Amino acid sequence: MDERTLLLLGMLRIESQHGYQLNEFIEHNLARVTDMKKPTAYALLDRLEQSGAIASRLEQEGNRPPRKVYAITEQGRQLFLRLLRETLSSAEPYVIAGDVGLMFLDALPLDEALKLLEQRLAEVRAQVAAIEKVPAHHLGLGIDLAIEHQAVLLRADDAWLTQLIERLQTRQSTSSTPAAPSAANGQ
Amino acid sequence: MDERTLLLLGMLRIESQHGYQLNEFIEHNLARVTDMKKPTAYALLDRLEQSGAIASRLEQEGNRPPRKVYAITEQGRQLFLRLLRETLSSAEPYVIAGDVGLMFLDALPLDEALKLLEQRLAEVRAQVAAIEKVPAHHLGLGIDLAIEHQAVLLRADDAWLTQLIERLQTRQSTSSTPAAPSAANGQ
DNA sequence: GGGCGCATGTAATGAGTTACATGATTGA
DNA sequence: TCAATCATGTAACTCATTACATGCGCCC
Repeated sequence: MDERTLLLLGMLRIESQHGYQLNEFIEHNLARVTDMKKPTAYALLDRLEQSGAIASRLEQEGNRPPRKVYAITEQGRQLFLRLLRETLSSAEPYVIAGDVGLMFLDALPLDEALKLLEQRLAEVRAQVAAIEKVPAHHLGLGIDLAIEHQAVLLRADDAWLTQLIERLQTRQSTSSTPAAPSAANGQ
Repeated sequence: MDERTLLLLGMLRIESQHGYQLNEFIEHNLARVTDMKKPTAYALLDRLEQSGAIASRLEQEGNRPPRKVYAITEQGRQLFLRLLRETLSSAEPYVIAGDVGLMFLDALPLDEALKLLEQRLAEVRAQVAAIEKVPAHHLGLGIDLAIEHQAVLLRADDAWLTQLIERLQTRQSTSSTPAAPSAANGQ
């Protein structure tokens, strides 16, 4: 929740915007950084306004639906800075969804495990490729940094998975037992 | 939720256990792989039993509280395999909590940003160290694999953060403006 | 006798998602 | 005329967490 609040405040700090605008930007440019959905953003904006971190004024252009344009307040800036300092200074231990699967690799015959891991590898590579062809310097801000970070992790994942598949393949040619190597430590 | 179900089924596939036992093992050995809490596990076991994936029998030892020992059923094995194939073959794009902070690095004076990132780096390194001194081959299963994966990602994070701090430091000596480098792509 | 371990949960709460509602405008 | 875009939300639901309840046995 704090992350989402930080994101909204950070975006409003750069420029006053209405909810739709924020949501569009998030959906089109920040899908890799956050997975916040639209109603969540609207609800958060409401709460932030009630707590005084942001303030809204109604705006209307022609006969279009009225917009609620939010501006960050001084109080909001303080909150923003506090949240920013918190997130930057700490490293939440990440829990990777797919890791549970790895634990039970040996429940499948080796050749099937290999086939599945190769599918996973293909997806990881597709994600790397997708990131790499993003034009860079999206806007003045440090989005690039976040994207770069993602790319680094994805490449590490790629390398490890590739190596894991190789390890499993050598085992395939020697014996004919179920999967899971003896975990020769990475590095 | 699927991950948690997969985990419980996978553990029961190896050995019939009661809830307390499962929870203890998760808390002591799998904290890095999952963050499922006890009441969640109990509730999930309930639901799995109702759906027929597992079956329980009551057991009592002396005057201790009675235990509900769960065993996986044939139906549960099928479910387990389906979930396992799903997780192994796909790569969920991960959303890293701390990445939002990176986006707004330039909202802080460079020297403070550096100080905070160094704190983050220290935490990452502490996590790497903690992982590296885990004894390995926990049990017959592929936990080691999941741990190894974590270690690989953490080391990649370490390297990237270290490099980011360096990049920011050279910028510090040259100019005196706020943070955020031009994101020279990480290899 | 006081606290920890064993073993099960329940109740209240919260955060977030999905699916839906509304209603005008613009382009094919 | 039909669909998409603009712009705001609401309602129902799911998932998970936190805090609490219970009660016996064991060890210091």
